[in-house]
Amino acid sequence: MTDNAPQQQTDLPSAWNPADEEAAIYQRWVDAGYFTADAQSDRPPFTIVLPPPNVTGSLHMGHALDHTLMDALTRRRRMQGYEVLWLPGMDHAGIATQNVVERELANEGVSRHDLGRERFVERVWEWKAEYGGKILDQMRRLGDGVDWTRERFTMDEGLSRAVQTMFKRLYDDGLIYRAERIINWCPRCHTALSDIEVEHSEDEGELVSIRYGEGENAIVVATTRAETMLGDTGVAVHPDDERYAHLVGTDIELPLTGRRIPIVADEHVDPEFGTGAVKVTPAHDPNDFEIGRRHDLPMLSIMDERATITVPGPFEGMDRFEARPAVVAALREQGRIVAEKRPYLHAVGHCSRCDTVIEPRLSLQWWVSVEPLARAAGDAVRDGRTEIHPPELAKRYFEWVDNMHDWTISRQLWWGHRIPVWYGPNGETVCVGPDERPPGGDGWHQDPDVLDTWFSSGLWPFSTMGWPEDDDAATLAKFYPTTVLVTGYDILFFWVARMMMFGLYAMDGRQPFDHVFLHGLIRDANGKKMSKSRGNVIDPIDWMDRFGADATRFTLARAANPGGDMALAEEWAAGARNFCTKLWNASRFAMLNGATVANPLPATAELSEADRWILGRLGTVVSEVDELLEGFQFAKAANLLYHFTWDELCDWYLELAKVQLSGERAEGTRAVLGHVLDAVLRLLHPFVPFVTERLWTALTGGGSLTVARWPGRALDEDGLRLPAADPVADARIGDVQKLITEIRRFRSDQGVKPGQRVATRLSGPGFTDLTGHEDAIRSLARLTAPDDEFSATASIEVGLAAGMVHVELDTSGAIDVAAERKRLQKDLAVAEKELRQTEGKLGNQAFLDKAPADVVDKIKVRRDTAAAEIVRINARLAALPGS
RNA sequence: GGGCGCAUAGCUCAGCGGAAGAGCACCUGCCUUACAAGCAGGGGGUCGCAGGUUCGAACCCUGCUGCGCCCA
Repeated sequence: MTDNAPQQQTDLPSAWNPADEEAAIYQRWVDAGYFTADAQSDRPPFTIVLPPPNVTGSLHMGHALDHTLMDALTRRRRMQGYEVLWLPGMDHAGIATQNVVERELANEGVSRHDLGRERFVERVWEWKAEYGGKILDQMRRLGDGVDWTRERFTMDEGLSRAVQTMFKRLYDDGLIYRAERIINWCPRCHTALSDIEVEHSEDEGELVSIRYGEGENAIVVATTRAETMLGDTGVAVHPDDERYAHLVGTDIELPLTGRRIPIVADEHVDPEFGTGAVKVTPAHDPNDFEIGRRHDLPMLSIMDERATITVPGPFEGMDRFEARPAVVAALREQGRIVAEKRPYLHAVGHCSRCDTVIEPRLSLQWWVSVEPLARAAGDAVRDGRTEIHPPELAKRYFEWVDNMHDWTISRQLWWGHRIPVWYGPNGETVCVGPDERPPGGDGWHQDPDVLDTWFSSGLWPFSTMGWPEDDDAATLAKFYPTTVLVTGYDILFFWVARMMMFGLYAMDGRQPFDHVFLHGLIRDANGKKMSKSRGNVIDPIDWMDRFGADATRFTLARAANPGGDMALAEEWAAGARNFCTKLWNASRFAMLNGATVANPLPATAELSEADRWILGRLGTVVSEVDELLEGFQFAKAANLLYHFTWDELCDWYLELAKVQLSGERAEGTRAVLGHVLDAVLRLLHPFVPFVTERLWTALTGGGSLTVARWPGRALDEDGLRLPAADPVADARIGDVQKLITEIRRFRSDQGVKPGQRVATRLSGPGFTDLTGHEDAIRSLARLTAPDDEFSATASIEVGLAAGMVHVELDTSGAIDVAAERKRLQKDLAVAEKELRQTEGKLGNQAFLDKAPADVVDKIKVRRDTAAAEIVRINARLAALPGS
């Protein structure tokens, strides 16, 4: 080793304490600029835009999963030599943020109206400066390798210009329009909501049947919202329904109001449901709205924005839930209640932000005409420009984009991007672009509403890169389209479809991402959805505190099968923590024993079979992990590494290495040990970046794993030169393992203490073949060589690929015959079952005729082996004392 | 009501045509100088039910039952 060579630091603490080191390691990465993307780079780009978390939010387990996967993807690509951009930021969450600040104001005894719009918006900015973006610090703890120099916020000036530009373009193209329609209204947030901001649940309500009219002309209608009858402007029946044919075209008196309303025939009425007649409230129900339109019925609004009844009379001023029983009581008094079903289970829409029951309401709103946009969004996936993983979920995507309703984008809020439309004194409507002066003068005013937050989030993949300005053209040119979007399948519709529509439209048909990877949802240990009301929420910060960021990440990665939900519990995290500890201790052992990465690996001929075996296995694992990660198979890749590290490297190679280190092969062993460990740390780095960074820099003296080369496929070459799998070494080490395991089993059955050395004579053709491994076998099975006094008290036989091995042991005492008989009988039962199964197959002529020859041969070998085992074991049993 | 998905060890899940697997939990013995956050050994499953296809089915097909999700 020359003076200039990187120095190994062997001063590792005896235990890994994540809390002591993670923050400093992260800061070093950021300071070194490893996460900063260079738009001028010659390297091929790899881009992910972070689904922007809500400015009011904090990191929950769903984010932790999402971020772990994105971090794993970007870290691996960075190591492979890509120019990686992972772009962070937040969205302004119109309703949620406004709610938070309004609550704060309420504590001070004022409303936003007291403050006025301008001052209120200032307050929101002040709130954001003070409390917003907590989640960004939590992302640092998790280790997210995002480019902080490019952090964005949807309300920033640049992104606001993007919003205005997009609005103007869509408006000019006739894809944005204003119309009076039924919308989902939240009476608490006082705003319109789009369909996807409404959550449906099966709620208990009531179904009340009301008789309209008298005698032969009476019609019974049923409703779950009795109070809406005040706004009825018709009754509808199916045109073919003979029960009501004579009434169609007549009118009927609407109880409590004295109004007369027509009876109309409409195809959309289901004659099978209830009485086959429905009340029609066009201003308060989307279906009724359509019926009303077809039959030209009046649209009578009966509630204000707080869902309080506005119809003059006894119900005026009542909340809708107060009015409901009041109206029923009044009807009952008139003897008009024919039936009541209570409780009655039915689907009720709730505001996704505050859970208030949605009130369908007729109102004037701005809309995006989604048909052409949605078609393009569907086509991009249909023709393969954007690939959805796992592919089964593409169906759901199509279902959504192919049946999308127009999108209500105006919100009756103050926090958000204000609609850039001005109205003139003579009914003029002017849409203003970002560099245009709005019309001034008397009577002109801007639309008071703001845009749906998703409108600005939909622009995220390119607005964050400078669109539509030119200054940042290099970023956009280099990093758009983004490579992959990672998100939960639950927001496929919310966000993915919106971005697809806007990206394709704004970027001349270029899709916002080449791949969409959808992961599952986080659940608790019993597979139940985590929710505050269930009280089963696990806080990722708590896990990071107690188990470390790496353990938290590894737990999530190990559970992340594509498209599948994942159950989590503390035990899982503890297991991942244990794995990190194992890795730490194994690395410490290697370094304390002089593992080296500076020297080249000895030539194959110089290596032991154990060396060749572990190197071959490493080569296989590297290519498998590479393949799995290429296909977003995070759980399989993480589990493969877990088992290779623990079961093969630690449980076997390290133990075999101990033997080699005290012999002639010490130098080569150090090189192999260092080499394998180096590669394992690199492979694990995307999942557990902190502990691997600490260990790898100590082992190699290198700068940072963040920018170390990936052991698998890299951009410039095929990756680390790893020996191919070595079948001879595999077979030999496999035999060594089997022999050791069998001896251990015998010892355990015989009650020999693990620490006790047992004098043993090894012989037989199988052993002759393993002579080079005698030291290893004696060491791992705790055996000593027989001396002159040797006198075997027990013996076993172990069948290996290389032949039978006779193991004679001096247990210095009587053997437990019962235990030995039990052991042999168990082996016998296994062999007999095997013989039955194989003979069954081989006795079937159809099997011999039709099964492939290699399968038949394999079965024959198994049959022969089993038959021989039975003979051997029976002989052993017969030879036991007392038989 | 329409559509999709899932039923494999006590729990959570892999496996998806040719010998039933993992993690955790469980039992036994061990502080064997990297590691008790560990080591060694072990027990545990007619792969939801009923048919069918096949030489061969946990795996493919049909039906049933039970759960879950999305949409209306």
